[in-house]
Amino acid sequence: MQRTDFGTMACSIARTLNVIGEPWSPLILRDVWVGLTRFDQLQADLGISRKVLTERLNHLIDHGVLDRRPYDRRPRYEYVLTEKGTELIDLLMVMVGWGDKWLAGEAGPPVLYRHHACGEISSVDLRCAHCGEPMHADDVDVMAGPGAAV
Amino acid sequence: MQRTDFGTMACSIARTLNVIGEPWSPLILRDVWVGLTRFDQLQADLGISRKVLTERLNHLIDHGVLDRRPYDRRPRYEYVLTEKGTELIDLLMVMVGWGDKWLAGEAGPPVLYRHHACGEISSVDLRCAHCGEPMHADDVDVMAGPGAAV
DNA sequence: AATCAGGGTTCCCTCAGGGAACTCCGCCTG
DNA sequence: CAGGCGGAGTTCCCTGAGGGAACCCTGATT
Repeated sequence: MQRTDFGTMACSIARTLNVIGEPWSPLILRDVWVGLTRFDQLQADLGISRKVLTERLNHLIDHGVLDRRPYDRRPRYEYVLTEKGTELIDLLMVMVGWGDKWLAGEAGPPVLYRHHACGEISSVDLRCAHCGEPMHADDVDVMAGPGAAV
Repeated sequence: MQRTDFGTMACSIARTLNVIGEPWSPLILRDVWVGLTRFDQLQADLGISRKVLTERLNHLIDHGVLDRRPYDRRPRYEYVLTEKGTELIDLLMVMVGWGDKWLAGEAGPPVLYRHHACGEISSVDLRCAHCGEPMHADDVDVMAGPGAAV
């Protein structure tokens, strides 16, 4: 956990960081998403310390992003995304889009995504949920909302 | 910086985290985006340690996300988003969408975004860049790409 | 009974974050 | 022109989180 508490700030970015902002958390979600769901799989794939992995998994479970399920009569567990966690994958897909564009270099993107609806290799684009037109940094005005700090 | 180097992993998520994954970095980008562009403004608004703020700003500049510009003949500087940095705001907008939905609670979202194109208070939605249909966690197949690890 | 494998705990060490004080540099004011 | 000011860092110490390796527990399997 970061030393400063982001969860109490009147900012949805800070609050989201309070859930998945710690080092490793997004990578854990990525692995669970693509099917690495067990403790030792995660530990081996990420090279993360077992201690930190335990902490992160518990944190993500506490925040309702992951669910811990037994998959055997022995004490064996797998971690799965909740609905809340599945919607966080949006965030990862946008990170992939940015990383592919700005950081992939000569070799090209390490992973491709094929969209079921059209069958094409594609990437995400941000659209206004209201009118469907593109919605990026310069397309919006920022205004105080009902939950704003006093 | 996280102790483990994410920048060399064959994963655009890890590489993106290597640029903005440290604590505070996304909040610094948010502040710069909404117009808090000076050292003392950032320090006061975030409550971040001056030492860490210096480190973060230099890191973001090194990675081409921010630019440092003098705004006076005295040694005074402001930080502005590069094109690369501006495209990272997409990520923040998705974080806002998720945080507003899952973490805002009774009070409602702390900040609202009005879309220029339609004039409505809105939020972002992820669409396929190819066909324009929704594109979320369950709408894609993940496949190895050209830059995949051997 | 001994072994095995998954899923953690425990321990120690180092280094990053927090906080506060200090520095530097050019303008402004008396 | 000496002293003050304000922005922009830098330095110092202290605490606590991350890394690594070893250890433990539990329910099969042989």
